[in-house]
Amino acid sequence: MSKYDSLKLENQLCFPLYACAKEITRHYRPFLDKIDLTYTQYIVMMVLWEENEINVKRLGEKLFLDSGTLTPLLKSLEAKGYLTRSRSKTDERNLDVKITNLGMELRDKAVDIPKSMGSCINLTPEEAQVLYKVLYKILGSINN
Amino acid sequence: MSKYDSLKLENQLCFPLYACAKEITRHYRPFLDKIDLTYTQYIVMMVLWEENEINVKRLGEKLFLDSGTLTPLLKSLEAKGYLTRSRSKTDERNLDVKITNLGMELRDKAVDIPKSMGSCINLTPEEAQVLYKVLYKILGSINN
DNA sequence: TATAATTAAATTGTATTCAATCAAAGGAGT
DNA sequence: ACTCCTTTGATTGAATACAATTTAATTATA
Repeated sequence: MSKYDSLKLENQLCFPLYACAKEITRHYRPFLDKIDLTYTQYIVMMVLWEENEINVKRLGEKLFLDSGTLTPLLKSLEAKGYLTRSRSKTDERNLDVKITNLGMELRDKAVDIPKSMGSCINLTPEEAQVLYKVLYKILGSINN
Repeated sequence: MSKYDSLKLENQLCFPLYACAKEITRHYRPFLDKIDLTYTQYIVMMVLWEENEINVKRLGEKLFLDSGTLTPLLKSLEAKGYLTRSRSKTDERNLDVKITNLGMELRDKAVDIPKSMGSCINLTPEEAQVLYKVLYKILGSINN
């Protein structure tokens, strides 16, 4: 019972969150290596598999990433042939990112990854649901 | 209902975990700037405030960080005068990290940070507890 | 219309992260 | 002592992250 108790690692929520995120993305690596993607590249491709086309600003809002992270990453995915980058016709400030056929084909190679990862994390459906809900509550409330 | 549903961002647990961890550590920054620490430096100091002395291997196990991250970070904290680094007398492979008086004094400046951060995240005590429990369950099960 | 303000990406700089490799130290068995 | 193996940090390299600044395009306003 000291005034420093709140500074103990075990009394913090932030630390297990930080450690968990790192450990899980680290466990993605062997699976993602097989399709030559990093985790960040993978979540960008997930957006494109759903949307086909999106500009950098909206992509950044979806993924909580800024242009400093996305610009080089998108160039690298463009170099791999998975997407194209072009200025919007209607507003040249915007950069449109479009998935290519090659990028679309990658989805078939990625489709088993979520299940493989799920088996690494042994949560009950209830635990998974509660975790999901609380995380999105935090994401919703922390934003400003 | 497509076979690609599992690849949707909204159906993933990993993504909100990743985004949440990033957003929260980003919100630590203004508070940590005041005491000239980064988040990673902060969690290292939290360990030292509790333990006074620890070697790099054990520190890495506690924080889920390896020497590639810790070595330059510890050198930087040493340069700030918050800790000392010295080879163990009994086993020269080990590097002992010891907190200094200056490092100990920093704790008083950090003591209000957890409360400030807590007010940024509006979770009920029950939600916080469930989150805590599930995160440590994941950390315990994913390790090998 | 000319200027100011805003917006979107790109760039720059600092600090992580982690895999892979290296070097030094210690230990086991001969 | 000598050799093999393991352990511990340090180093290197690639990829994030994000703050701060810059540049170009667009919009708002006098």
